[in-house]
Amino acid sequence: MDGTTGQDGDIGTRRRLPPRERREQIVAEAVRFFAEVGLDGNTRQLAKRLGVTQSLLFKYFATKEDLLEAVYERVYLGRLSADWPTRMADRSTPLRTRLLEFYTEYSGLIFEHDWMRIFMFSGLAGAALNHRYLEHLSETILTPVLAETAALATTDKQPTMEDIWNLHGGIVYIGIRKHIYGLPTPDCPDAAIANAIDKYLSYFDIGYGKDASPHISRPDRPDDGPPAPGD
Amino acid sequence: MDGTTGQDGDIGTRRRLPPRERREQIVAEAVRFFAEVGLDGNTRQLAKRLGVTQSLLFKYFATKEDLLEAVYERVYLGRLSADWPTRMADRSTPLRTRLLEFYTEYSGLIFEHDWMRIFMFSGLAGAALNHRYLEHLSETILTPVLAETAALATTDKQPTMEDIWNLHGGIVYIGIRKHIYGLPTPDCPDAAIANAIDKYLSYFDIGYGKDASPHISRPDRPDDGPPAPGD
DNA sequence: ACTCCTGTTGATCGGATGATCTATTATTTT
DNA sequence: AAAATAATAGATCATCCGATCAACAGGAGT
Repeated sequence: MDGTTGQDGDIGTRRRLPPRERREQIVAEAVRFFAEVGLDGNTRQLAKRLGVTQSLLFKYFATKEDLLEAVYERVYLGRLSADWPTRMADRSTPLRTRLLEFYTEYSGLIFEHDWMRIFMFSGLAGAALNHRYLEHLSETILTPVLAETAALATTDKQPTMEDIWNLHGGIVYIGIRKHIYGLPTPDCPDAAIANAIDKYLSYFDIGYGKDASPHISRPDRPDDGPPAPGD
Repeated sequence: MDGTTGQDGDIGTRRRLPPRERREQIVAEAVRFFAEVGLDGNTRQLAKRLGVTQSLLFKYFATKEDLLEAVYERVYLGRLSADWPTRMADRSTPLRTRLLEFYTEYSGLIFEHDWMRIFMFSGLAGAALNHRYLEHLSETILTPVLAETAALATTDKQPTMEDIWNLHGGIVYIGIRKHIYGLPTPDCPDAAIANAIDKYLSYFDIGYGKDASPHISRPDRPDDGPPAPGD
């Protein structure tokens, strides 16, 4: 009997799933969906993508707002590693290396289509989570960067928070160009990030010589070298 | 008889307007409205803000899409002055001054609530105008900046387009922080802009000495001075 | 095989939304 | 005063969208 399995055309998709899996599946697809069409995307279209009925969504999320909350949490959570603040304050490593490591890792996490777009959508919508995220980023990462820069900068040219935001914005803008505006960007942003950091450090006359780094003589980057104004 | 004038409570607002003025009024309010609530804002709410009936909107715009097109045009048009490309290429003025003048004027034009938000909304929506605008900006402004920088930079450290985007993004990010994310920013961004430009120029070892500027000895900025590495 | 449990469906409701239409009122123009 | 035109009021249409609910179906346990 070939008709007993109820082959409705959904080949390979099980009908009945354990609630945990189904919820997971819904959130995962919702992230992709809302990232593409915006937070005003309708539940019917999302259900169609999932291959389930629209009413099923409301078995797992009481309201669409609840679903969006789950999407926010999924997207925002784990985007900021807990050990970054301590690593950024670790003066046994050159500041350039610390910045390079942070922004390389960070860009690897956030230069991603779904995150970038949902972050922007929620920012425009004035979502509380967006605001909290940026404040958290500012307090736990950017403020340490300011402190570290101030400790190494020449006394006559002290950095302000605006300088840190400028460094940060210049790097983040790569992701905005790519995922929000759909403009072409380098396949790997690492070189551009390194340039941005070197530009930043050179402005405050911070090179390798000023950093106490006995165990790291040069960064393991074979391409264009770091600025060494005092060299 | 006190009811002959039909005083419905709309004191000071004329009912009947010449079509040109009415259309103008609708577009102006639509810009503010859609900038606030997003492009999915509904026509009834917009009509209420205007103090007119919803059906009147469709006397002036056949569809909501037409209205949005008018909003786009209003917002995008005139945001890029025609003389900037030539001024940016004018080598009788120091590059720092040229950049300073451009970004001061440009930020004065774009660091504005409605523009920033509609630009971002339309960018996320993949509007063709958004893409065209950025390509135009890139071709007429950023490419000249690259050329001017390359002409003055030391031969061993040549700028790439990514460096220009980094400069641009770092500055534009000020407006994004303020109007998209609702974060606090300096009342006047000029100092931050000047810093960003100086950081950029210092990275390529460009100061005043390298620029042929006989008629301008110092910029008329009383605050912190420019970088002069070769001074 | 039978029942029980529950994940899933399909139909549907109430409200919102873009867009249209008619009749009426107000204002400008001739 | 009369004609022309803006705008209103208001109903209405078709559709879409979030949310609800009764009924179905498919797998696990006894």
